[in-house]
Amino acid sequence: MEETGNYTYQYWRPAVTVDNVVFSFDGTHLNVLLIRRKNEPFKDKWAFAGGFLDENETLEEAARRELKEETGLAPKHFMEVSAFSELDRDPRGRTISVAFASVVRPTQTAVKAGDDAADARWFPVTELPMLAFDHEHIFRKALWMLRIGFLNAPIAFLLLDDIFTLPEMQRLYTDVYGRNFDRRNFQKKFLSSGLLTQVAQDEADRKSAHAPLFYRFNEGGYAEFRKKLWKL
Amino acid sequence: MEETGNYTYQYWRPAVTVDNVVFSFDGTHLNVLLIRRKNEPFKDKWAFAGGFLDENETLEEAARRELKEETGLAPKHFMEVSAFSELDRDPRGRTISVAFASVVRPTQTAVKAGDDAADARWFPVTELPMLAFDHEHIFRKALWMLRIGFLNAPIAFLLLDDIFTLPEMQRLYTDVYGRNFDRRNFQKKFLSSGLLTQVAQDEADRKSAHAPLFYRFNEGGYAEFRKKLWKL
DNA sequence: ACAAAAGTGTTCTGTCTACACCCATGC
DNA sequence: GCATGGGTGTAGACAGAACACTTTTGT
Repeated sequence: MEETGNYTYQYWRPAVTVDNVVFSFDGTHLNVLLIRRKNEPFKDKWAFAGGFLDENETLEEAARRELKEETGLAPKHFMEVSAFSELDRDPRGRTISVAFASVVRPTQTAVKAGDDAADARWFPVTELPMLAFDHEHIFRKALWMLRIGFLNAPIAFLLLDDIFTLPEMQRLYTDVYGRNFDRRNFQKKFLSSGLLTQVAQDEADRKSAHAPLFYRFNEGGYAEFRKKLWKL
Repeated sequence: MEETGNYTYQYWRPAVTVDNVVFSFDGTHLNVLLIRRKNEPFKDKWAFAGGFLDENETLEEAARRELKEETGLAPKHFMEVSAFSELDRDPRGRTISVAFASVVRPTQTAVKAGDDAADARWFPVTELPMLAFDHEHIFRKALWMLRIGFLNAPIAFLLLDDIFTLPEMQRLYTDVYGRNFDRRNFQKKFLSSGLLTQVAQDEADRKSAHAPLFYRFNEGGYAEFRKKLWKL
């Protein structure tokens, strides 16, 4: 047990783990990354990538490390979801877990299972298999945090390619919020928001007059957009 | 170390604590509860009430227990704020803390310092003293969560008396959001929201035609109010 | 008497909602 | 040729912002 200066403590300690709920968007559906566990407990079951906190790292650093080890992914943006501490959540003994949500772009979704993961795959959020531990619960809270994240930061654009179409973006919102948006109103809202700049015709390989138009996220328009959200 | 069935683990473990950011409202200002620490480290400094997680309790249960022990308070509504895990946040050694925010009504703000607390007092959120550990950081995040809470649940009414006036409620919002609201627009918004029901004249001890009117929270009007908030 | 607090309505503007048709592509 | 997907505009309802005067109480 550590000792620093002249205080010491000697208390019971739980094991502490981190779990990663990684989201991606393939142009059609919102997906989440699961690994198949190589070891007991829940061997061969699907779960979020994660593992034990080490002595020399923060929780977020642990989440990044474990994710890299088990799937090769290194998302830029992490959000803390919540801590989970039900007494019986881990059959190995008392364990609390802190879950993180993160997002990767479509171009960076290649995964290779490693370490404790026998397999790693993307699943549409509407078609998740049975999950190990209380990961079902973690997932619901992570999706909730993703919604909050969409409101408070331009997270959506971290899930889209650099260049994207409005119908793509709308499908993303549909999956994230679990409801439909009127197409014309959705377009009007974002086109008038200053968040998007249209990509020049020759840069985009648009096929015809009725093929979707391409847009890019406009960092500059974001400050104003955010201000509008925080009316009462 | 625990053993269950036939798996065992043997990993390094951090100490785990909980911290309580308790909010109250005295009719004029939003306040937060601090204790003066009886022990090292940060002896005699102001800090949030908290302590070590025990083996037989969840994090929220630990937060409730510690708060009760140190201040006598037992708020009904708790929200998890975040986990804090910077390597050097506790001079005693590696400790991660999970912070909770909670709210008490004006009638239930009587505190009596106990256990590890030499003193316990309410401070206006705009006049906090220097805080121990990284509690300044915890406070900022807790206030942020309170704002989110105001949006997602009728938390505001858990900070007000059963019967309250609109100017009181507006002062609460002013402190929580750190900005002013137009008085007439504020009233219009909430009066038309269905969230409030006016208290009968004879129940309220209204002093004159220009004394404030009294209202009560109307649980029934809440579902609709919430629906409106979740348009895109 | 003066300052501080609270009741009260209207106008303007912007945003949200609902809704239908045409064109192009792929099957 | 049929279903799918995507571009495009308008009218009505609602919500937010700005804004001034009067009454009462306490100092």
